[in-house]
Amino acid sequence: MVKQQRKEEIDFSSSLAEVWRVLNENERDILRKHSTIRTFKRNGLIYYQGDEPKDMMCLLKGKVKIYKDGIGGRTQIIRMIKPIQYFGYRAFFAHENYLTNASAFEPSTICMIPLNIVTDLIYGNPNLAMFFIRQLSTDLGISDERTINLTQKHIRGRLAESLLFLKDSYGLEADGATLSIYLSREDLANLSNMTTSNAIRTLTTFANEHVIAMDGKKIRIINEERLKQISRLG
Amino acid sequence: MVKQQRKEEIDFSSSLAEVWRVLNENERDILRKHSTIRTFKRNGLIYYQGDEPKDMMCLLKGKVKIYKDGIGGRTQIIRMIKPIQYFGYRAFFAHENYLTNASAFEPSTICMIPLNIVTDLIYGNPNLAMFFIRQLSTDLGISDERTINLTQKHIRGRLAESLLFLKDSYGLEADGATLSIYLSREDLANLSNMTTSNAIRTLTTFANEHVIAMDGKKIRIINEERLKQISRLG
DNA sequence: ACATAAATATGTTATACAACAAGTAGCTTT
DNA sequence: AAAGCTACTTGTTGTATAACATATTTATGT
Repeated sequence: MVKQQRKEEIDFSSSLAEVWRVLNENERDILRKHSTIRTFKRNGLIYYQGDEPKDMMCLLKGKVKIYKDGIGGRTQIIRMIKPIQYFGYRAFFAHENYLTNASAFEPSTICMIPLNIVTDLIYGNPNLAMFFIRQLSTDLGISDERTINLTQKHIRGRLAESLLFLKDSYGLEADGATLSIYLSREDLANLSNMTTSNAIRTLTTFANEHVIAMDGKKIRIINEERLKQISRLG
Repeated sequence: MVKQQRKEEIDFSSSLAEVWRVLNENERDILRKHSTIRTFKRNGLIYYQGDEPKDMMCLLKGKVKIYKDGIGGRTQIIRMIKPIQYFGYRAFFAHENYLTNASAFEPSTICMIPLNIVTDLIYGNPNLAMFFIRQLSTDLGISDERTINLTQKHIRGRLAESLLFLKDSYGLEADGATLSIYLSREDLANLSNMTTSNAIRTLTTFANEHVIAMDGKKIRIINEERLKQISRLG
C-alpha cells in the first residue's frame, strides 16, 4: 500500500496547529508518541478506494488530491488538500472503508495518527470533538455546493471556477499572477468534470480572450474579475 | 418564515430514539424543556437559504426535501428526510447561514431543538458528539457519491437511481411495489438533475419497457433488478 | 359547474459536449 | 541523433439532452 516510511523530528506545535490548540500537554504527548511521518513521491498513492481507514492524516508539506473512480474509467477529483490540513478520517467515523483514493500531486510529507487514538482523545476532549464536527460540517457544505457547480455550470464556468479554486487554495507565485500549483491538463479536466481535450480547448480560448496566459506549463491569471464573472454566469 | 406553531404532547422516548439513547435522564429533561413542535403543511417552507440556523430539527412525521436554488432558476434536491431523522444543524456547526432550503413534501410534524442547547449537551456528552461526527461523516460520503452519479450517469441511470432511492428511503405500499411517496414530475426531475420534460419522457420509456408502471400519479416498480441494472450502467 | 390554473405529456429544434482521430511538441532512453 | 513515449493540441463528427412549443389532462377556486 505504501512506499516510504521514516520517522523524523517534526515541530508538532506549529504544524498541527488547528488540532494542537485544543489539546492539553498530556494529550499532546499521546499524539507525539503515536504519530508517524511518511513521505510520498509525486503521484504516490496514499490510500486506495476500499482500504480500511486506520490513520488520520495531516499533510505537512506538498499537495494531495482526493478522487473517485467513476463510470467508464472517468475520474473525478473530489477535494484537494493543502499543508496543515487533515484528511482520511471521514470513512472511519462513518464506519466505512474508503470510498475515495488519495494521492500526492507533489512530493509530500504526511503525519499519520492512528484513528483509534484520535477517537480516544475525542471522548476525553469535547473541544476536539467540536473541531471535527465543524470540519465535517464545512466540508459537507462545500460538497453540496460542488454538486451544483459541476452539474449546472457550463464548461467555461466549471474551468474558471477550478482555476480560481486553485488560486485560493495554493496561492500564486512571487509575480502575483502565476498559479503555484502545476496540474496536468488531465487533472484539471478531472477536477472540472470534462474531457482532457475540452480542458485544453477552453484554456486556449481563455488565453485568446486574455483572461489567462500560458507560459509553457504555468498558468498566469491575467483578468481575475473576468474569470470570476465567467464562473458566476455558469 | 414559518406558518404554524403549536405545542403538543409527544412521546420523546420513541420518536427521538437515536439521539435519545445516548442521553441520561437529566439531559433528556433539558431537551424536553426546550423543544417545540411545529407542523407544516404541504409545500410549507421550513427554512430558507440565507436564514440563520437556530434550531436543530427532527422530522417526526411527514417528508421533507432539502434543496438548493442553482443557476438560471434550476433547483437541485440535495437530500430527502424521512421521519426520525435530524437535519438543519450543518450550517450552524460550520458557522454559516443556511446554504439550502428545506420544505415539507407532505404535511409534516417537526421537533425543534435550539442549537445552543444541543451544543451544550455535546460539550457534556462525548457520545452525543460522536453521534454527530458519525452522521456528518456518513452524509459527506453520500454527498460525494452523489456528485459522481449526477455528473457521470446518463438520464436513464439518474432517474433509475432516484426511483430506487425513493423506494429505499420511504418504502413501498401494502402491495409491495407502489412507491409510498408521491413526487411531482418536477421534483423528480430536480432530484435527478434533468428537465421536467425529460423526467416525464424517461418515465414513459421505463413504463413501455415494463420496468415500472404508472397508475395515475402512483409509480409501481415492476422490475427492480432491471432498474438497478439501468442505474449501475449509467 | 364553470373558469382558470397547474401538472402532465409529446413532438421538434438547437446546442453543448463527448468521442474519436490525427498530428505536434517536449521528454527520456539507448 | 534516432527512436519512442507521453503530454498536449486541434479538427471533425455524433449524440445526449436542454430549450422551446403546444396539446391534453388534472386540480383548484369561486
